[in-house]
Amino acid sequence: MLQRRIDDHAPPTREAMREAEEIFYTHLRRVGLKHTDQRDTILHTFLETRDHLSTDELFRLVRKKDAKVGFTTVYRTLKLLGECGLASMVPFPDGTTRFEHQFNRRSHHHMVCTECGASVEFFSPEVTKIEEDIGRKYRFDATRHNFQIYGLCEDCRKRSSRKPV
Amino acid sequence: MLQRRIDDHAPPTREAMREAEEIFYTHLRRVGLKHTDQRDTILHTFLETRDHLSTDELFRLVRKKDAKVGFTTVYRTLKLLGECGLASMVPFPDGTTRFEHQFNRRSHHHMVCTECGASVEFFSPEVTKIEEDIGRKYRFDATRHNFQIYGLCEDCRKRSSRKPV
DNA sequence: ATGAAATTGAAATTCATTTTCAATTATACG
DNA sequence: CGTATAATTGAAAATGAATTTCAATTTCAT
Ligand SMILES: [Mn+2]
Ligand SMILES: [Mn+2]
Ligand SMILES: [Zn+2]
Ligand SMILES: [Zn+2]
Repeated sequence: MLQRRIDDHAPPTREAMREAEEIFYTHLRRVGLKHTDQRDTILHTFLETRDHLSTDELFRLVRKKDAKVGFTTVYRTLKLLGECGLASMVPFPDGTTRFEHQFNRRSHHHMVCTECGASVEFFSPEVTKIEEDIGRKYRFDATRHNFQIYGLCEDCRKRSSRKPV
Repeated sequence: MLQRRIDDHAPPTREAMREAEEIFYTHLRRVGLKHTDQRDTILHTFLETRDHLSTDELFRLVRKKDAKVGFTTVYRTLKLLGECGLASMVPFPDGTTRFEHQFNRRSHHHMVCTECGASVEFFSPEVTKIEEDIGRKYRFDATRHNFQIYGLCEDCRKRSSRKPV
C-alpha cells in the first residue's frame, strides 16, 4: 500500500535494536513471561520496517527468517509489543487493522485515502494538547487517543473527475 | 453503558422526524431503492434514542415495535443511514462498533474509559480545523475524521488506587 | 540436571458481519 | 385498478479476523 513518509530514515542501528529489546524483555519479566527465539524474531522483523503492516504481512516477513513460527505467535507477540508501547494499531478505513512500531518514532497521525488506501503521516502537537485539556476538564486520566483523517488523495480526485460516476 | 451527555435534550419532535425521513427517502430515491415499513421502523427507533447502540441493541429495540424485522435488515439499513449522514459509527476500545444518530446533533467527539466503558461527549472545533488544515497541506479532499480519547474515568481511577494490582 | 510453568503452533472455535436465495413486496405503467 | 419488473426481506449459510484449546516442547530457577 502506497505510503508517503515524512520523517523517513534508515533502519534501526544495532544500539537502537538493543534498546528496544531491553524495553520488550523488561516488559516480559514484569508480567512473568519468558524470552523466546520466536519473540526475538518477531520483534526484529517488526522494527526493521516502518510500514503499516497487517498481522498477515508481518507473519509473512517473519516466516522469511524462520519458517517454523506460527501465525498465532505473531498475533500474541504483537499484543505484547502493544502493551509495552513498541507497537500501535492503525485502523484503516477499509476495515483492516495495521500495526506500526513506535520505537524512536515521533508521534504522528494518519490521513488515509478512502479510495486507494494511500496514507500520509502528519504531526499535530495540537491533538496531544486537546487530549490533555479534555482529560483534565472531565477528570479522566487520558492515556491515549485515536485520530485519523479520511478523504480522497490528489490522484484519486483527478481520476474521479476524469471518469465521473 | 454509562454515558454522560453534554447537550442532552428531548426526543425529536414530529417535525424533526419528518425532516429526517425526508433526508432518508431522498437518499433512497437517489440510489434507486424503495420505501418500506421495516426501514421506517428502524429509522424511527434509531432517532428516538441518543445512546450509542450496537447493531444488536438497535435490533432489540426495533423488535419491540415490529417483531418480524430481521437482524440483517437492521444491518443493511444502518449502512444506508450512514450513507446519508443520519448515522455515524463510534468504535469503542473494547472492539465493539456502536452507532449514534447525527440528526440535529452538534458534531462532537468521545472520551471513553478503557476500564468500565463509560463515555463522555465533548466538543472540539479545533479538531475540525486540523482536518481542514492537514487536508489542504497534503492536497487531500478531507471528508471526515475519527477522534477518540481513551483513559481512566474518575471512578475507575479511585477504584484502582484503592485496590492496587 | 530437574521440574514447574510458560510457550508454541495447528486446529478448532468464536463472533461480528456479509452473502445467498427463494418468497414477498413496492411501484411504475398501461 | 391489474400486471410486470425489480427491489426487499429474513433465515440460513458463509466468511474472515481474532481468540481459544491442547498436547508437545521449551525456558529457566533451583
Ligand atoms: Mn504511521
Ligand atoms: Mn456521541
Ligand atoms: Zn487515493
Ligand atoms: Zn471507568
